[in-house]
Amino acid sequence: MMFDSNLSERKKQILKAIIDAHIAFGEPVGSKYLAEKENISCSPATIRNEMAELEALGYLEQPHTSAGRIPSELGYRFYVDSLVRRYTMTTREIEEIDRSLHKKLSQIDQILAEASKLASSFTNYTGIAVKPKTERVTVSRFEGIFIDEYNFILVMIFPDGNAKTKTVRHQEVVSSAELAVLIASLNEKLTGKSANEVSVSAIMDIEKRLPTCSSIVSPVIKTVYETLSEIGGGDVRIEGVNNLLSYPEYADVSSVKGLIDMFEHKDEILSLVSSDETIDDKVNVYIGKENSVNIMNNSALVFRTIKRGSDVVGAIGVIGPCRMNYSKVISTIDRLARGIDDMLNSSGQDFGDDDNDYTKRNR
Amino acid sequence: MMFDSNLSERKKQILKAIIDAHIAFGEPVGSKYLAEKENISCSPATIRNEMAELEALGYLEQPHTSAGRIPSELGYRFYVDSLVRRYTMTTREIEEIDRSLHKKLSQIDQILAEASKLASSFTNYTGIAVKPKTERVTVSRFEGIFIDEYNFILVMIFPDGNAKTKTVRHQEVVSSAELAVLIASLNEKLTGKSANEVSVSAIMDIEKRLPTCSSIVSPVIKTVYETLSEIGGGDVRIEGVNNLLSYPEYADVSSVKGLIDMFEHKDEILSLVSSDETIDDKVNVYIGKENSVNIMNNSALVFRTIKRGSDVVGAIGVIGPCRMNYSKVISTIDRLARGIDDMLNSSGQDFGDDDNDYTKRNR
DNA sequence: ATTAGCACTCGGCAAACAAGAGTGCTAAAC
DNA sequence: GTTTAGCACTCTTGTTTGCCGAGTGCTAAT
Repeated sequence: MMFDSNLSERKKQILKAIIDAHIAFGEPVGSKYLAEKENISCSPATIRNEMAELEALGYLEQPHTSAGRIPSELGYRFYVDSLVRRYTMTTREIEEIDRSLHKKLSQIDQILAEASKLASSFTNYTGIAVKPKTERVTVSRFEGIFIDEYNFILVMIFPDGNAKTKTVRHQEVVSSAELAVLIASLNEKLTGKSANEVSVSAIMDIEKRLPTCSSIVSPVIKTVYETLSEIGGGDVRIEGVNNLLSYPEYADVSSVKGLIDMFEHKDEILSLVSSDETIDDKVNVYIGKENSVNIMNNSALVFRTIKRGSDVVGAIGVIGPCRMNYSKVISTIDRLARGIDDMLNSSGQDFGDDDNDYTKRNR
Repeated sequence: MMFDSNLSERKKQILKAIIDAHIAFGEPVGSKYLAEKENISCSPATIRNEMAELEALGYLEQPHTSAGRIPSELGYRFYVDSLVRRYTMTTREIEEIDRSLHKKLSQIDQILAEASKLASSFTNYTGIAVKPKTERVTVSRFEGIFIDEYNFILVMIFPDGNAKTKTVRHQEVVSSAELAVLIASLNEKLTGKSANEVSVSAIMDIEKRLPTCSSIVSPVIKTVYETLSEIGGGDVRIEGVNNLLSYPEYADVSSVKGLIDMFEHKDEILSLVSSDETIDDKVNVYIGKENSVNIMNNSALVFRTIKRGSDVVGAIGVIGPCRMNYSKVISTIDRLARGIDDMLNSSGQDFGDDDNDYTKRNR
């Protein structure tokens, strides 16, 4: 990725200055400004020459003849890859992130929901949190709670220790003993099986064991099936879209429309974030049309995956204009994601005592 | 509410024609158009006179001299209250709503989530679904599922038959027998109590019964407490905002911004929908600034509450421009809400058999 | 290789103008 | 007295015109 060999030191300096200025002010930057404000030791004319070459190389572009230059997507890419210096967070910022993370969060879903809010509020862009699709979801144990003859609660416990309940109401009388048989059968036949591994013969077996109320078996199985697919399905949370509206790149309605479309086409973000190109344990940056999915027309996506053990269980990140404060965003997302990683991989959400050992891991 | 006495028949006819035309085309409507296209049997000049009077009465307004007239909020209000004829849905539309409602929906949360999508897609405006705050949430029964010495699952069953689980991980060893004691104690001390009725003495009582692992009691109670507040908390779902962006009233970014603010200020919608002014069993229409909350600047809110028995458990509706097809929207929301009402109040979500008895009730 | 100077280009802005739509008013017709 | 025709008036919208300024590219001098 480090292809800085082509560019002279001065070109790099100028490119960086242009991008910095453009990120700061959002407007095309001209040679005169660079010569005066940024400390570049040569005249506007020289800078112009360099800029022309940078444009020929594809790092810059001109909105029109006589405006300054703005970075191209390739320019941003180069900037992110080799020029951007890691933003050093103030201790206040670090503390704030740590504190926010320390709120009690039990389920992965809640963590993600909260994470997208955090990502949004810390960066002032739009935060996203993703739970990817996982094909193989299985129940590790079933439990049944008898309510009355017409109602019981089916509890499904998953390998990660989380659980999900479904209330089952039925027409037929089911005794407490029959419920126990049903649950035992489910445990015997369905544990460890994913949604599409449930065989018809297994269902028929269970029905045989419940001669008096065999008709409830198939709806129960159906419920299990639905729950498995539900859990396995991906989910995307988007928070703080209104943050983006303050940025001039989203000033016209059509771009806003594209933005709002994200809400309805969460799938695309899902597939993007969980695609093969994504690198774990590292902040990924997609700029503009780089990604295969083209919802992001003028936008960039910065995210990092979240792992429990070696499984990717989610991702958090932000969406914003290409002209984004990459330095700060990357640092923030990195810290947030690592914090969550470590929370998940520590002993769990133990109550009460305020351990913060997740700051110890990695770096 | 029926204050049509003031207005002559012809004025009403003209007012209705203006609003209809404005709803259809979104532009100010002039006297010439009315005389030609709508069948009003008098000349443009006469219509102009009538329009001037309607404006004086506050039902119409002029964006500027020499544009047509547009309805004022009062005009819309009058229209909705007395002029609008109930849109008669085609059998196809009715069937579609019924079919959509008939998908398996178990939890109230899921119903609402789905309902907002339906409301949005049927009306082409933005759908909202609200679960109001309920102060008194209680657990009717606790169950514990033993996983291992350091983990168990706490199941809380609510009076409506739904359940919620929380995985509790702890440092101390808790045996299966101790868990049973804990659960029995919870059932004895906490059932029927709402979040702020949990007394310290009850907690201490429970701790006494578990001499070997008393330290897990308080975190468990905390979990219960949090779950109760979580369930009791309101929730607002908004779906299909991008529908609105096609309408010219949301053409400039500032209005869109107000729209997006709804996402972050769901509380206000919540309080609006669950306010005292809201009438059950009837479609409520708030136009423009009528409501106390002023998030809706140029927008109207149409919704109806959803009841289980005599309790209001939610509301669904749509948000759109004041210039809204009230006729169709009101009918759609009414049918949707009644459908949901009846689903909730029927025998429950019985599996398999495709009863549609909820169409029988009311009307 | 760098820089100063200058002509050139193009977007943005404002003023000027024409067209069109719709009204309000007055006077005539029913 | 109510309705209608006619006309002047107002105000928005779209188009044209011209000008300003910012920034470039090129050439020639350093």
